[in-house]
Amino acid sequence: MELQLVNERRRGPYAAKRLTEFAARCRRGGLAVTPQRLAIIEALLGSGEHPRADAIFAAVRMQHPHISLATVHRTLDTLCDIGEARKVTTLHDSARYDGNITPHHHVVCVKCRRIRDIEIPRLDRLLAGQSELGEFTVLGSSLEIHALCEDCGAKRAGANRTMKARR
Amino acid sequence: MELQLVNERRRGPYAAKRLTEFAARCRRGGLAVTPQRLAIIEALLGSGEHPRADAIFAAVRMQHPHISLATVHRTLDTLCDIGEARKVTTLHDSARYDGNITPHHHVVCVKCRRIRDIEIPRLDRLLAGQSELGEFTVLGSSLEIHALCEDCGAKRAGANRTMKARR
DNA sequence: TAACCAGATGATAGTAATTATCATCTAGGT
DNA sequence: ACCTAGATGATAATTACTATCATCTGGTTA
Ligand SMILES: [Mn+2]
Ligand SMILES: [Mn+2]
Ligand SMILES: [Zn+2]
Ligand SMILES: [Zn+2]
Repeated sequence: MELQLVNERRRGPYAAKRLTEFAARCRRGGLAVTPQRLAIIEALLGSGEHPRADAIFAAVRMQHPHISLATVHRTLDTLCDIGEARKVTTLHDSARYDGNITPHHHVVCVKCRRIRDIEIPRLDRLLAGQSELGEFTVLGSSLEIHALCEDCGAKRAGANRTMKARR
Repeated sequence: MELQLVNERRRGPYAAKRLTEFAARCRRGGLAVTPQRLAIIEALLGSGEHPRADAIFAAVRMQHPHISLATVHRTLDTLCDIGEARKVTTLHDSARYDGNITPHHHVVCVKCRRIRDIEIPRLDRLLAGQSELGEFTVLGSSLEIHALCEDCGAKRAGANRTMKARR
């Protein structure tokens, strides 16, 4: 079996380990260890759902009734910045459309969000014939390669044309 | 070379062919062939940028100064429905976070948006060592497998718990 | 331990993308 | 030419998120 659903049982021990290291990692990142941050990372590590900010908010609220939704948004963002969490939906800020309906994949510049088509025949071969994945029925797939484009990568950070700044 | 940027030159002929077939495909999908739809698919096929709705709007406006932005949104959505376009940003509607920072990939139920972790060692091996891709500097990657989960796939369409309906 | 302050938080206003509503229009069939 | 289901344009509403700013606090220092 080449593609494999990750076993849910693994999460418990993994979360426990991450949690014990969390305070140290915060300080390493120059961040204060606040009760809110602890509660948020704990809720995130305790979920296998890849939750949205509002779900984390709901979970954390039970222990911290005064927490603000803005804090949850900010904290999740911060956790991603220091590498303690990851945003699954890299390009979530606005819809991007493609007129090319032949099967293909994409490189995305993480700074300016430029997207270009790529072909990976060996990947397509690898996935062809995979019609079941645990309890899921496979319909298709798409690989997103995160990268820096020429314009964004070559220059020193600072003077770059960043699309993220536009929000 | 295993990963390959798709040559821009290919787009011209591809777009031309798609455009000539468009009216027929619309009718097959039960859609009226309106000047707005023609202009929108033409703009989309003419772009290699994976544009956002507002970019298409700007392009189309030059020929159709009266077109509404809502029409552009609706039409792009419709084009995706009939398979004439594709939304690159499948999960763009809201940010989803992951506490699992070990490298892994995801299956996404296209109906209820459930996301589960998967491991594809052979894919990771395939991509390892690929640090350049044309003018892009590779940072990482993530495969998204589109699927139907047990709950959404087994049932007849209709009584399914769809998350998309929540918007 | 107390005093300090950079950075964190909560409350709330603002923004931007998308969707809903609805009166009017038109593609395509008769 | 006429009819009508469906498409469009104008605009209001929604939603996820970000900005602002007064207040608070973790963690360092004296
Ligand atoms: Mn593409
Ligand atoms: Mn994951
Ligand atoms: Zn770039
Ligand atoms: Zn589902």
